[in-house]
Amino acid sequence: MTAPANALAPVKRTRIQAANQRRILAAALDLFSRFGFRGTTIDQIAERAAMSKSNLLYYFRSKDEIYRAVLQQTLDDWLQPLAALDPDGEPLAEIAAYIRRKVELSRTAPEASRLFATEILQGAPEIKAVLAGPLKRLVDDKAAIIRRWSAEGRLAPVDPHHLIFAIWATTQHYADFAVQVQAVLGKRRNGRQDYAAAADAITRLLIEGLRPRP
Amino acid sequence: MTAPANALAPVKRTRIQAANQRRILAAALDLFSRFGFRGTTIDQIAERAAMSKSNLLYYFRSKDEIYRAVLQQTLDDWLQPLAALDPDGEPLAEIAAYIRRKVELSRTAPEASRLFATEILQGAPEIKAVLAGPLKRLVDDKAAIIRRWSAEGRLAPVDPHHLIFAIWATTQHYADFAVQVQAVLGKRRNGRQDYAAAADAITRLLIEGLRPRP
Amino acid sequence: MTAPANALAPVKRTRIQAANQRRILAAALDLFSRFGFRGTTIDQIAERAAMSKSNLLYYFRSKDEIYRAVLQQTLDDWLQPLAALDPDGEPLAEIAAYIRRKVELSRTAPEASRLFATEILQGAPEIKAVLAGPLKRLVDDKAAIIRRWSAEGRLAPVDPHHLIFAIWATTQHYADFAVQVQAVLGKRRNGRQDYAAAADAITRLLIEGLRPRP
Amino acid sequence: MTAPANALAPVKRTRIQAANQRRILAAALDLFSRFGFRGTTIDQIAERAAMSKSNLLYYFRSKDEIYRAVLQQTLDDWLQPLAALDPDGEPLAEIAAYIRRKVELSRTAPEASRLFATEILQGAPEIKAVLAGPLKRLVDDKAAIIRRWSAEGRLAPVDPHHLIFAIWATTQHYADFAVQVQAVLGKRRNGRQDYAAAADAITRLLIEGLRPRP
DNA sequence: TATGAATGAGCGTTCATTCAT
DNA sequence: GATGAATGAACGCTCATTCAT
Repeated sequence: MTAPANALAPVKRTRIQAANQRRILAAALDLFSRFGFRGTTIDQIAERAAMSKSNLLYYFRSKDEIYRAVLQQTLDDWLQPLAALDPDGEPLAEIAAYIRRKVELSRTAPEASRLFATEILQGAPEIKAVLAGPLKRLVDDKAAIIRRWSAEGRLAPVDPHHLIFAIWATTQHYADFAVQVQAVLGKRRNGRQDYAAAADAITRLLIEGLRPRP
Repeated sequence: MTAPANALAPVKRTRIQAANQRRILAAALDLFSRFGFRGTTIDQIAERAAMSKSNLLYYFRSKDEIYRAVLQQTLDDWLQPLAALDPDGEPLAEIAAYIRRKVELSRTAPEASRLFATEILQGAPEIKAVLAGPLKRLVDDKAAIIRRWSAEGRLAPVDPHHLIFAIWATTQHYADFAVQVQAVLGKRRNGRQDYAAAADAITRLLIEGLRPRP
Repeated sequence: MTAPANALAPVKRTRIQAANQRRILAAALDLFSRFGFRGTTIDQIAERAAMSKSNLLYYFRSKDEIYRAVLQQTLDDWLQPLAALDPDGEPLAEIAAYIRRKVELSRTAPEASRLFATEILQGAPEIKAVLAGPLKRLVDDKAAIIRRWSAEGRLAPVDPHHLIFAIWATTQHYADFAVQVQAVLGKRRNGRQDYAAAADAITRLLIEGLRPRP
Repeated sequence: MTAPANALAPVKRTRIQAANQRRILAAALDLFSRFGFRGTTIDQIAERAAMSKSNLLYYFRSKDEIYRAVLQQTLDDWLQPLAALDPDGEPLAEIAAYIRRKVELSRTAPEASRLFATEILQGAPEIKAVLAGPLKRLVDDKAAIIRRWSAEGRLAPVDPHHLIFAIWATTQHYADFAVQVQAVLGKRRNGRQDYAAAADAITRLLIEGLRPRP
């Protein structure tokens, strides 16, 4: 056996291999994010990636391996908006920009959001370590910044962790619960301006509670 | 068919039937809310309800029927907090109370929250009609109240639908994404005071953005 | 256990018992003749007999027992037409009358015909003994009569067994293969005159081959 | 689905596929013809075809698909004898030859006969369309020929449809009701000469009724 | 690289039957 | 006499995975 598969660090040898892996992961992301792990079959992924099931299993030894690879691949996108929070920026502007980035991500990459939502809802069996490790460190890091901003009087006093949770929740809501949002708003699908309105509303709601008081 | 099963209108005839149906629905809620419809097997439900699979299927004719019964049974709890928003109350106090009720529900009935979260994440195949019907009507109704409050100058101008989404998102977050919250906060589990802190933070954040400005 | 069930010799104790047994057997005949043994469920029989499955199983201990009782009950009707062949009658008239009786039975009791057809097609697991015993004796008996008629010059020489088979086949065809007959004739269902035409055609076809030649 | 299965148009790609499909269909014909659709299990077919149930389902997606494939495959054999009736031949000789072909088929392919018998007995759920379509057209076609023969005085006046039914019934009887024939004749099994005797008797019986009269 | 062939475990469901009342 | 409750075996089918080429 000389299979190339090592999903968590996908060594892309040839052009074909790289392309196939990309197609598999794209198909898998789409399906896993819509139907969950159990609700998705290898056959479906293979069909959507336009290759035979056997060939797919040549690249990834198991369904689980595909799933982990998809999670891994999506993780960076998911963490980036928070990571970009600039400690040297203007607090309110920084937070507003963070909200904007998150809403934008919900619009352009809702599958990623749903993938993690599903994973976490089910107890995060695969990424609990990531949550307690890298994610916690990142959040703690940014929380310290926010706390400093409050201490400096540039931000109203606020529990930074709960603030971050609030931003996550409100922004990801438009990706994870899209069908509910659409149903309640009476729309077929949410367009670009709907997300703009959402970003606007969220920002206005949260920013007032953060504005430093005299 | 001699089976008594008719879950959506659970006419509980005998003691035994009532007890068994309750046990089944409790077990099913627990499992469906964690693993979703596809991720849960009848065997698991039966085992958790401490009865044979055959006996379970004597009470509910199919997995789908159990699922719908669980959804149905949970729906009222889920809608109640918003329904209780009093049009004659003091706006800010009403909204703060609504937030408190929702956080409380996340604490006491996280499975219900996760059940709907999972269902909606996967496209709400079973309750799309409820979302577009009863739920939309309820939300539209309450949105009108909020809009009136704004018009009367008792509340800052705000898009009422997005406000409701924000409240849903922030409060349900503590049920749906509990493991993430715990991981980031570095806790084993969230206690009563954690939820109190959450309610506090959410209220403070949102209420400022809603306070009528001179 | 004091169940009354003894299907092969159904002792009818009370009025209710007799009526229930009759209803069960009627329902079972209808269903077994249409869907076969495997294709019929106890639930269906019970529903059609308008009683609970449990109650049905109070009268007949098993599905098999019902089946045997139905066969037993139908057997006499099935054998009667041949038994009525009169050795002292006029040969051609006797045979014509036999054909008429069989066609009439196909019209009025097609279920019985189909029930035996199905049973025999599947190798007659339940009534092989009847075929090789009582039926064979009856046929041999009547065959001797026919053979005598031929010897006396009152009937063309003919193999009496094959003659009897031919009569069975042609007459029962209209019960057993009714849907095919209807499809080929382009009719929804066969009426009384269709059976009359069939009896006529069969008689004419066979009788000429039986008419004694000078 | 990567499966090759498409039984109704069995494109036999590889050697292995062709061989396996043949084995499956042979096993299925044997079992379906004896026990009907409901009375046959996939497990039985698989065992008789000497392969695992899973592998069988790799070639045919469902039990129904196997059944339809078997019917389809058998249909031509079943229709051929009548189709071969030559409008330009000598009427009595043609009909005698038709009888001979049908009896021969009952001898060499009794499973095919029983398969259709079972299917039709149970209401022809799968092939009703064939009966009302292709079969009806074929029969009507040949009936017209027979009617012409009668009109030309080369055949006694006879209802051609009922004549065809009579031939079907008498000849197929020896396949469909073989166990009864054997039981009544007191034989273990029917040999070649038994079928010859049957063909002889049937021909003699019917042909006299068809001989044109002066 | 890629595919076809094969398998075993498991899933949702049906159904005959048993048990208790 | 009659019913409700319960069960185990089996059935059709799905699906992840392995093997051979």
